[in-house]
Amino acid sequence: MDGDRAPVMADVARIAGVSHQTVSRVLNDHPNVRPRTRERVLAAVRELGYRPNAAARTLASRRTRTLGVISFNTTLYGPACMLYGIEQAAREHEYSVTVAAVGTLDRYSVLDAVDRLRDQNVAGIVVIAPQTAAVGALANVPADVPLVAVGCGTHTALVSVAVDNEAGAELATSYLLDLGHRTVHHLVGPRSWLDAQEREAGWRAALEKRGAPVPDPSAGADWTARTGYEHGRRIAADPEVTAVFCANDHLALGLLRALQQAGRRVPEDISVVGFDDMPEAEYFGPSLTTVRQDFDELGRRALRALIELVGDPDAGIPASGERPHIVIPPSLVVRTSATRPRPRTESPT
Amino acid sequence: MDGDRAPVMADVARIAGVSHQTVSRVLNDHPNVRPRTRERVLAAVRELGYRPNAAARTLASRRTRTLGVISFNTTLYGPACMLYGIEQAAREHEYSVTVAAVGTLDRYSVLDAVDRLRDQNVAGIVVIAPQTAAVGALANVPADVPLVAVGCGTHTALVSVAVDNEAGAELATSYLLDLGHRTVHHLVGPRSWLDAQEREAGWRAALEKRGAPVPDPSAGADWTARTGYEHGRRIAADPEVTAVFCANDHLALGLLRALQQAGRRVPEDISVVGFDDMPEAEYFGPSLTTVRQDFDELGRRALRALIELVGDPDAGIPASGERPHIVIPPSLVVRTSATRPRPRTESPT
DNA sequence: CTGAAGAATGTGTGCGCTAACAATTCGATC
DNA sequence: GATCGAATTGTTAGCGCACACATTCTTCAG
Repeated sequence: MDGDRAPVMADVARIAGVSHQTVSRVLNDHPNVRPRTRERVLAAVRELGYRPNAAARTLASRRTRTLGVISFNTTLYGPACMLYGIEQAAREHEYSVTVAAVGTLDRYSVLDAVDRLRDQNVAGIVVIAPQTAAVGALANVPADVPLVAVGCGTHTALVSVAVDNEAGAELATSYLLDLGHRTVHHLVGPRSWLDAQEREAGWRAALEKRGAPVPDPSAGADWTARTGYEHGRRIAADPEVTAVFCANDHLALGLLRALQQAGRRVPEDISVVGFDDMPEAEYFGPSLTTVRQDFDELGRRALRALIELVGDPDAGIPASGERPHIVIPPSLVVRTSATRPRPRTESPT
Repeated sequence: MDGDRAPVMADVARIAGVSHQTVSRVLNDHPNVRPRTRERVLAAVRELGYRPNAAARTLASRRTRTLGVISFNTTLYGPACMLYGIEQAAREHEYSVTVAAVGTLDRYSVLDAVDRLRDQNVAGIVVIAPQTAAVGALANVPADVPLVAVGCGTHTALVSVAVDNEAGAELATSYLLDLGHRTVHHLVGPRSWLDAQEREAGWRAALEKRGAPVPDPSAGADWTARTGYEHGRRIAADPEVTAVFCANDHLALGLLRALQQAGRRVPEDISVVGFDDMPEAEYFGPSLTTVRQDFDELGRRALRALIELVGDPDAGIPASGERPHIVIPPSLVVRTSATRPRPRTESPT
């Protein structure tokens, strides 16, 4: 007596008095099953507590209901949120997701992650790939696995979902300009990131559009508060600066701190605007005016795009060679870290 | 001519001039394969770019090399880090991880997540389950799938890995007491979380051990800065308070902000200590003295524990019924948000 | 040189399921 | 009531691999 092995399809079939194929049909929502038969099968399924074997299913059908997510450092707020959004959406569509984190977004790591995921027979992959190198690498992956990039800028050759970084940066910069600042300085994110590049471009565009002088931006090596702090010390020492747009909120936090330590008041002496609207931004000192991007939504949209691709592999590859880009507009969240500049004290010329 | 179907084991076998079984042996590192044969097989594998089919492997062996992670809100810093640590460690052990995020940690959601993962044939599950209800639910899952809980307190019936919350809280509280504060107030985390409960207990123990009065703690509804801020306004209004230990850094951030708005200086008027040491903590205003827990390491350790369980299912279940708990000691990171209390101004009695 | 132990390899089978096709049943039509 | 077509169900083959076992090849003691 083997007894309590997990029930298989044949067991269900026996109990329901049908063939295993009919059971399969019921389970896969095939048409042409008489309602009464369906009922009997479902009853048997319940009675036995039968659960289909995913491996057998994949083996036979050559399809899985699992999706892969490649992510760089899921520890950052943005990626973490997107991952969350993706998982949620996947669940709604009855997909499960397996993640492959990569330490660095270089060509090799990314390709390796793709391989690991393909070994799992994932039906498709979402890449949270904000760096230039990663996007380049992605062009090399065989086309047999649908791929969607998220948060990777809008200029890639892939199906992509991204927030409109340039628009967001323009929003922030124009806001500061409208407040009366002669110009706006910019604390750039790491330039290897598309987001950083695009935000810088948006900032520059906004300045030029208004004929405002374009100061040399200072570029950070990473997105951390530490880096923001280091650059902040320099910025604090420059009396010309009255407004700074930071490429993200962490950078802004570091900047805020440096400014405060240098005795420069925000927003009275210097206005600061960030980017991301992380949950803590509201509680910085002072609360941070920033550009909000809806990471969650980004993740969800990316997943939806992927599912469409999975269902119809050609959807992403129109004859023209162009790929659809979904762009989500960011919005400005006004809080208290930016205000009108003080009237300039006339300096003797 | 089918041509370019992905190569299968039989193809490799043919090229190498051996049987498919020998190929299997080579691929699975079985003993008793002559080195030269192994070489030939590996060469064939390379030549063909052969990649084993995971589904077939699972089906035939009834084992997978994928692990499940159940996590509540991977958006929080802690869970996100642990997830990252887990994924890293899993990769090192050649496991892949699929995640199941749950919106709430109630019994039903957790059990559902377990089911979803079991449907994937995961070899084992790590639960990032910091809430009481979750741990309770976990007791109900069939023992056929190894389970490790992480960051779930140290008092569960499961194999678990956790930071020593009580010790951490004592560390923080004693530090403040040593600084000369008459007592230490506590901003408790949501009480449905084990971590919150344990930190509160540690705080209380430290106070009692020193014979310090134990003020009524204020309990937050969640871990957010917003909540910290709300409680902070009340705390700011209480002139008796000279030191506050917050159950985590986010709460501390909110508190800091409320204090600042109320015109109370930190640390001169009030000392604040947090818990977690999130990356931003150093850049709060002022930089936050806090209890550091190594989430990454927590994740890694959890995974290692799980792998041991997977290898030897009985390892976690000694006859006594006791389960091994791995406890990681936290450490105090001293920065500038806490200092000695000002000499009390003699108030007329 | 023989034989046995053990190393190295091959053969057959089934994991649990889906897909193609075959067979049956059911209705409705003439 | 015979006939045809569609709806419904069953049958037969694998999917690609690992496991149990059978077989062959080595090696070395006697």
